Amino acid sequence: MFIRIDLNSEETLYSQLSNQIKYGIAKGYLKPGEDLPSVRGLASELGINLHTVAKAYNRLKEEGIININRSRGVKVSKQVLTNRGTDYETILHGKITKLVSEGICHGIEKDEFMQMVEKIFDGLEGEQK
Amino acid sequence: MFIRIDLNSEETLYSQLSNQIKYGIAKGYLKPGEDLPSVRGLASELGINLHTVAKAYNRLKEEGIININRSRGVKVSKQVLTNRGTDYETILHGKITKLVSEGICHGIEKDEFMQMVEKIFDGLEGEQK
DNA sequence: ATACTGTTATATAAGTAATATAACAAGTAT
DNA sequence: ATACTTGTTATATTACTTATATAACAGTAT
Repeated sequence: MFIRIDLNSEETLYSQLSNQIKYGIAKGYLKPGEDLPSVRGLASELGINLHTVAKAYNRLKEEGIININRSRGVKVSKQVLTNRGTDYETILHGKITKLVSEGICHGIEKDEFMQMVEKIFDGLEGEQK
Repeated sequence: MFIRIDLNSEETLYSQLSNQIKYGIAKGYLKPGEDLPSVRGLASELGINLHTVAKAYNRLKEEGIININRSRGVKVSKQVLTNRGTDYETILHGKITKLVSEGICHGIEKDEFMQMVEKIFDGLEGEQK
């Protein structure tokens, strides 16, 4: 697994986990339909509690990014990367607005921000397939 | 004041507050050097506790966005919009990476994302001066 | 003096995060 | 059939965060 947990981070463990799984999917480390480790498996691999993993998985499920089946386990959604939630644009708009506002407060200019976004996209989107 | 607090939001009150102040600065509602309301004043205007406002203000101070003076009150930093913290790019890079990863998982494409960022920037940056 | 600033100190209530155990229900493997 | 694996549910505990409430303090104005 590519996941690394930082016990000293401000970010909660389950949030680190779900964010890194999103990153893994975007980067292509995890393909649509692919299996994810069991809650117990991943928990023991990372040295954390199974409920913490379960919580991360359930957040991702609510976002439609993974599917959980009581006895078949956890898989990356087959529709991930193509199917978008109905109101995700609104959510994303709010999140970008926050980030751009903060950036402006720190003297980041539009061109710089856009170049950063472009670079990050190129670093991720290439690798999928 | 342009600030609106949502008591039912997932986001904490002090986080809503500091984010909306960042937005206000980016949008030009608040100019560099301008006074912000006193902790008691803003707290009573919003119907929340003065310590909650103080916490939001202190986060913004740690980010270098505002200045707090024990008896002169709170002002928007004069260097805001121009002076950037040393390692802010790194922080921003991480935040954008998270957001782009999530976007990709929801089927958002690069062009769409970039257009969203551009529109948001244009909606904010114009109004300052 | 009075009134205003942010700050500090204390206390309390409610919620969240993370852990630990144990048991359950449904499928798979041998 | 038995054993094992899956996520889920339940209970409990510890620690931390959020938000509130009062009160007092230390400057700085008028």
